[in-house]
Amino acid sequence: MTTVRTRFAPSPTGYMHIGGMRTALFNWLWARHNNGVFVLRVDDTDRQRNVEEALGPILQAFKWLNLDWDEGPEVGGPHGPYFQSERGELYSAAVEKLLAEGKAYRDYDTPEQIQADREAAQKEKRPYINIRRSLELPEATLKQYEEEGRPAVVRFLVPRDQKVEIEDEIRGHVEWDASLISDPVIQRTDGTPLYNFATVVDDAGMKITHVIRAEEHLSNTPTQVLLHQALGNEIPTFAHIPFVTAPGTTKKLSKRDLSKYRTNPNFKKMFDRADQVFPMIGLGSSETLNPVMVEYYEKIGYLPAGVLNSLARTGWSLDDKTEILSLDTVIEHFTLDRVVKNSAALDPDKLFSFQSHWMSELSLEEKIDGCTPYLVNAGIIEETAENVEHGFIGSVILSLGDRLKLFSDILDVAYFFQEDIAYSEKDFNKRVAKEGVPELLTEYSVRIAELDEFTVENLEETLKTLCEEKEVSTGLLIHGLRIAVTGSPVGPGVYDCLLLVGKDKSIERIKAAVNKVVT
RNA sequence: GGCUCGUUCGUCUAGAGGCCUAGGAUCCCACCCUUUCACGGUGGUGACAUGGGUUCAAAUCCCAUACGAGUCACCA
Repeated sequence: MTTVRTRFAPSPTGYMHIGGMRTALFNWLWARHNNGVFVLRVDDTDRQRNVEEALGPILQAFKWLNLDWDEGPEVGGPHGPYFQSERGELYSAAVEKLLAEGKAYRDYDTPEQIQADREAAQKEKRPYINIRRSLELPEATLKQYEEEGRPAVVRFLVPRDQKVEIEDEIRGHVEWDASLISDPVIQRTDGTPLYNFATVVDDAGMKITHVIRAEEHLSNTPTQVLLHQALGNEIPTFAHIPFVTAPGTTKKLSKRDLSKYRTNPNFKKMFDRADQVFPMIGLGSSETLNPVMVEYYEKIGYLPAGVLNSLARTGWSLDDKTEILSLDTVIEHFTLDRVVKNSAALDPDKLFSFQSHWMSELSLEEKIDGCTPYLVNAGIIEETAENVEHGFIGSVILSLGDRLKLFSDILDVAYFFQEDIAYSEKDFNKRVAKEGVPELLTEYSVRIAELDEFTVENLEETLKTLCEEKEVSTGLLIHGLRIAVTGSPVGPGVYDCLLLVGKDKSIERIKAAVNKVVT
């Protein structure tokens, strides 16, 4: 049996698209499931300046998600180079071969002429197919043109008398009429290859057995099949997976529609969170990192397991009930026949729910390691104070329990780490600046000051006794106390909060809150 | 417009002729737990695009229609 070889061929755009990541994942999964090889190839055929810089975030996305590649940038391999910009000779050789065999031809038509042809076709409402004028030129003229180096593109001569058929692993039988296909340009005037051609040469050269790519490439397939045939290549198996759409829409998720996503109710929370968190840790805002980019999820504190689980489940399922999937489980069960045919929307809610689950699986140590950088980068704790803070951060995380969904959520309880707290005005007025509450708070602070042991049990006991004596509901004090000590209406249990803030500081904050009411 | 693909709860999906008065998850709602929030528990709303066939029987097969989408470059 031949080894399964899959590939993902990103072009260096400076960021990794979350939808593209899903395509990459499926390729990776299929390779791993079959103990095959996953190849990363860089599609930098056109004018990229800083390939290195633009490729960085893409490789980083793979590294973050722990999707390793067997051949490609940084690791090399036997079928390199893995940058298309370095494979020029291979493409030229393939072009020469087709030219020599009469399967391709030099086309001397100018872009203006082509454009005119196209417009004419449109005007007459007939499908456009390129006119093979250069093929009609007399031999002598052709020779002359070639000798004088007249600019020409090379077109592949489509055999228009046949059908092209494939058995797509996901879509099944698909066929096209080759008579409707224009002769594709395979080499530009400047000698560089075009995508459709480079892909074919590279897939064959890299011995790719399964071309798993998004459905939008389906219409490129007949041309590529024809090209493979002309080159005498073995034709790879195709699997066109549905593309990922924007939440709540049926349109392909695209960076171009970002401004629309901002107001998309399904997406809004993600943008809002970005605008809240990124400025604090010096990473800009949702303008610089947004949910279309994989980097967004990394930097806002998602877990690879959460993102991976979500990606694997959009367009693929294991059975009728399993939702929580580790990467290993997915590798074990991943098959192409369980990929759905219709496009699937990225679902932020579901992603978030997977994230919650995987976060809850983490050990305390892992959570501390994940959260600490946020506190440091936001300037809330000193990086040097690591040892001292470490245990305290752990206590905070412990008190947070399941409330911690993203690592960046630790920033929501900055009041445990900072001297000054910011009151939520609305809640302060509602729960502290209320008849009888300031007096209660003052009395409570006096009593806890006398406590020998500052523990949850004692704090609770004290509070209940006080409320009983004053004949008020415990809720009255509890709510006011929470706001007074943390400034926020939500968070860990109120006694935990008291403990974490500490005896002295708690009393101090209660006093400050009461004063604020009086003045 | 041509070509191609697709259409099951709001969303992600299960479903390969009888197991389907359509299952799970998520979201949402209610209740319980908790005098916060979150977790957890219980329950609820909610879908086979439409029309024709084929068949004893169709979400499942066939055909049409509608709708949606992708693609039609010297982009990738």
